[in-house]
Amino acid sequence: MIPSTEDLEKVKEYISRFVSFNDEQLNAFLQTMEKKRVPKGTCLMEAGQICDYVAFINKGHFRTFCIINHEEVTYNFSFEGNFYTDYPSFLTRQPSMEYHQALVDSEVLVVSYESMQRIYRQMPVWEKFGRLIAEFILIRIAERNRAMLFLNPEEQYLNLMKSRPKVFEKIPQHYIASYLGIQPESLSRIRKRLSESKK
Amino acid sequence: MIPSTEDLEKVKEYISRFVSFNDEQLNAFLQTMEKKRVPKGTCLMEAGQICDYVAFINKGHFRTFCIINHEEVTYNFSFEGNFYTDYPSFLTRQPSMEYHQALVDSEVLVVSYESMQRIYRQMPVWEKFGRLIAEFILIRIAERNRAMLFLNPEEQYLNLMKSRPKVFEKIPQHYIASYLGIQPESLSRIRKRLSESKK
DNA sequence: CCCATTTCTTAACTTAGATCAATAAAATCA
DNA sequence: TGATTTTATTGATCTAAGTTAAGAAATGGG
Repeated sequence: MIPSTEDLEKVKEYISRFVSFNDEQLNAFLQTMEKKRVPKGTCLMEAGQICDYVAFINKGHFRTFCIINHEEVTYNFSFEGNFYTDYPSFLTRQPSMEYHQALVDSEVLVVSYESMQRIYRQMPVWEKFGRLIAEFILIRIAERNRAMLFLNPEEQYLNLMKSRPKVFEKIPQHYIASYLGIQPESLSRIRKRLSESKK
Repeated sequence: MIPSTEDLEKVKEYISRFVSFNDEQLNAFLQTMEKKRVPKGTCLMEAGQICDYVAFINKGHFRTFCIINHEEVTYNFSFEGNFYTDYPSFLTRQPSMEYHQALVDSEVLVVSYESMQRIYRQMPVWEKFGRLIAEFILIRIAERNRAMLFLNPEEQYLNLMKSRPKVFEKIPQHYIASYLGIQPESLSRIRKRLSESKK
């Protein structure tokens, strides 16, 4: 599908937080975008595939998970108005281990790997955008990394509430438990412990 | 100190794994580099400072750690022939939480934040290098992230032996324990358990 | 609105790692 | 070399999360 003008306006707003551009440059980028619907519960990508897109979430939100010993482990959540991809797979062209599942009826605007590389070659401004986005995401991943190494599950839970309150508005609790690396029962107990110690 | 020709040759070799460049471009980059000695046990940077360098390790190896409740938690190890920095601090210009400690007498070639930004503006090839390096590091951090979420300490230990054997050649065991997020006593028990189950 | 399904909570028991303490082994250096 | 410090191991006990199982609460579709 072809994205609407409003759709592209949201992308423009996002990009302009990172780089300045003229109309020609912007249009060259926006023209590469294709719109896809992702019904609730379905996956935009499944493990084993090579991730061939950077996706801007136009509507809805997603869960990234892997299956380890027949068990789903939630790796991340992505919300409306943000880009996401499986960076390692997208960059290395190796099969992904991830599933990108829509948690509600969603829409994304995708840019293919080929389009991305082409536009890097054509216009230096997008090369810069690519660097800044990679750096931006790197910082977020590094923060997560620290949280996992430095905090116990209870502290991680409190930290997540502070740093990403949106997660608690939209995501079922057992997925949050999985994201924290614990069982749903344990999260339930942590919540009980915290609510009792508050009294 | 001014780096020697041999020193810069090592840097050139590293960079050429990522981008192609001519002599003018290369020299513009290499001229920004300053050489520093870092005696064993001392820190190139301490928590609270803004990380103002990307460092190429010319000789020796380093440990990155943070202090959480008066306790050192080892975050990473960096070896000869690689670049390292505290990316979040370097990029955001916020104070770092990290210490970069030389584990043996070491030497680094550093590029300052200012030099880096200047050279990004001057030559698109370095913008591309910046993107590729950020992407490369992002992939490594994402892998670490997955390991921490998907593997228990024993599995992480085995994974680390496979993926970074160099760590076991050069790094004391209690630092490795800290890197795995466990106490030295626990690592000792894991090793015992593994050696017994092998018999 | 009701029924089926999903999600969350609670309880009893197990287990891996933390903690505290002591000692052994290895490395460092005068 | 011998003494001191650093690093690694082992044991006993404690604790938080895992596991299994059951039931309660919330959600969603017909």
